[in-house]
Amino acid sequence: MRYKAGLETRERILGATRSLVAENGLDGTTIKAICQLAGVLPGSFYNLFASKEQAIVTVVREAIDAVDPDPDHHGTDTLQDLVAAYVRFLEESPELSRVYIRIGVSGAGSSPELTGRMVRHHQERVGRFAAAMKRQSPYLSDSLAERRAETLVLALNGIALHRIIDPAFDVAWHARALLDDAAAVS
Amino acid sequence: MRYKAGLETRERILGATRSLVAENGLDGTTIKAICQLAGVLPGSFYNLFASKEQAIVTVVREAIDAVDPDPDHHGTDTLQDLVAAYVRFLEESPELSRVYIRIGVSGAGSSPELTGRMVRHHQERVGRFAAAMKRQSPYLSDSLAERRAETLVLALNGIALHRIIDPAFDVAWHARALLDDAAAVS
DNA sequence: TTCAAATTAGAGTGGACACTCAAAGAGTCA
DNA sequence: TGACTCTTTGAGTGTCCACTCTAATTTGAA
Repeated sequence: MRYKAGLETRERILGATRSLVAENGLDGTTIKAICQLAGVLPGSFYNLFASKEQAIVTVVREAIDAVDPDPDHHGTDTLQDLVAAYVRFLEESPELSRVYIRIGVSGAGSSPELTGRMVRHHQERVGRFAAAMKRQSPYLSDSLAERRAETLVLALNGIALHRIIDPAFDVAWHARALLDDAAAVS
Repeated sequence: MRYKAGLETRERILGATRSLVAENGLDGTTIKAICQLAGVLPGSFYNLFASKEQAIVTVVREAIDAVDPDPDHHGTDTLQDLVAAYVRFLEESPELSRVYIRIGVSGAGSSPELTGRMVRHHQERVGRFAAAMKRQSPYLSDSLAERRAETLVLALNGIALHRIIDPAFDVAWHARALLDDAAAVS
């Protein structure tokens, strides 16, 4: 793949894959549907991607990376910053965030590649939340901060998940509620 | 279906369906696999169930009902009781709870029958949690209690969801952490 | 302009899927 | 026992899936 046309086609295919995974999930996304939406025939798809899974993995990786768009803040973010960034991601990138929730939160199911990436992502995320917590409450033990951070991250995921069922759901309000609860304790 | 043999076969099929949905999710559960696990041939399956979906809906309904095994407590349960009951369900009925989380929490995906049932279940559940909250904090406004209850229920779902990825995950600890946070605020 | 490489077209393949059906077998009554 | 219904058998059906292949077309560097 070196010509301009190929790169454009690749982007159209990834866009179609993104939409379809966001809408229908992993199993509901077929090559035929991707090709129709991208205006491409199967031959072109397989000229650019080795398999359906490769295209999907690319899109999911994209979504997982997008959750944390500015890793440079590492070490300075507050818990509020982290939660706000997540809410912003959910609200400003609806398609990517649906992909993230469907696959990153609910589980990849089959693909070990995705499962591994997902688990690592979760651990890193919990680590960042825990660090922010410790910065705010230095007397918290490491293990307690870690567990509280994990509770918060998973609760946020649960809230984000509900938006797939109810798109009108007020994610920001509920995220703030969680944050306030956590703050009240520490 | 009136003979004893048919009823037994029906139970074996539902058991197999339950295991497979818990393990592989909706799309990963095939008629062939159900029949093999149940020791039955496709003809027998379709003698007892009109479709694959019917068997799955039966199992999911079962799982949703099992989340709240004692509705007679209505009006007397505390928030602690409700959370404890959920944790007990997750720990004592691992298969059913995996079905519940996979379908009831993560979304039915295709079946409108399941989606409707799921949404109603969620609303009822939030209502019960909100009522318990108001009993504990009578000065809470209805709408605030409702929103806080929904936050709690969804956070619990997020935590339960993580058990599908990590079976060793300590659901009870994290559920308690959420509860303590909520209590600290009210 | 030439030409090899990249891209596209689109019919075709094999396999897995949900589901069907006719006939044989078993259960439950009188 | 006879007769009727329920249950099981297991090969078979059509559909949809991911993926392949060859030939035609387009690209862009020399």
